[in-house]
Amino acid sequence: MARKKPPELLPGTLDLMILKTLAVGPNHGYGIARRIKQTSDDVLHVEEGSLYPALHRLAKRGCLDSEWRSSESNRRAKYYRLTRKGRTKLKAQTRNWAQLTTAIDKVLSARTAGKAATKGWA
Amino acid sequence: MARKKPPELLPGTLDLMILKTLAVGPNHGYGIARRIKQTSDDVLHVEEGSLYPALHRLAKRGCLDSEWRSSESNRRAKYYRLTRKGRTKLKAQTRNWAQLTTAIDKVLSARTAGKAATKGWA
DNA sequence: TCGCTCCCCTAGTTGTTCTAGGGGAACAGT
DNA sequence: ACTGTTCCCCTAGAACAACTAGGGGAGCGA
Repeated sequence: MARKKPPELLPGTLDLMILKTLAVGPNHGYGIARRIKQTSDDVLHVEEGSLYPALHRLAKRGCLDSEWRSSESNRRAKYYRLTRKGRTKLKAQTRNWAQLTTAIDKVLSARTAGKAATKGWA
Repeated sequence: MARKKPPELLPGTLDLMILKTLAVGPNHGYGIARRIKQTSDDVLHVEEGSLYPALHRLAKRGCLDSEWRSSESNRRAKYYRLTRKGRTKLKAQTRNWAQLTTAIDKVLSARTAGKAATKGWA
């Protein structure tokens, strides 16, 4: 039996996670992924194949600055930092997230029909 | 000034919205879209170009049954209904949604550095 | 008859995420 | 000195969901 594991990231939320993580302070890619994993209690797993393209996208759009530095464990690392635009985007995305989840939760909390109601075509 | 409107749907949640809406009772595509819009207080807008492919996907995977009937306004309509598999999937997706949003909210509620901390590369 | 609402559909584009690789350099252990 | 592990970067292509931009048809009210 092949069990399908659920996605470990909600599509469309990666940018928000990255921006928020960088709002805590500058960080490099690997560190961002680790931090997201940590603060989500090991629920969110960011694949490198998603992470780096996302970082490049955000940088290209002017939301991030980057600089090569040496990491705390003495390794070559590219540190990212929020720009003003990035901070603006973070705010917008955060608002949007709240709005959407509220809306979705409304739909999800609608009363469900009893079992009988789904048995026939009524 | 071209104002970019935020997405009116969170990617990856459409299936869940559809399944939940059908748990209330059988319905046709157009009606499903209308109901999602209603119960979300006009925040969620399901485009027909997203809706119908999604319905076909779900039906193909055995989550939905369908039947041509006449709608309440006397029009030809394809009614969909949850199958047992669909109900199972709804439960799983609902759980998954709760888990992911909880995780994301944890990340979002992490303490943010003051403005000074993002000014330099420290 | 005209316009509007209801209702269905799909081809092709776009965008994001993941898979599946590719590196290199530091460090700990043997 | 070598080996394995961790840390750190990257990309091409596949997969897939959502949207754009169309295409219908049929009922209904004016």
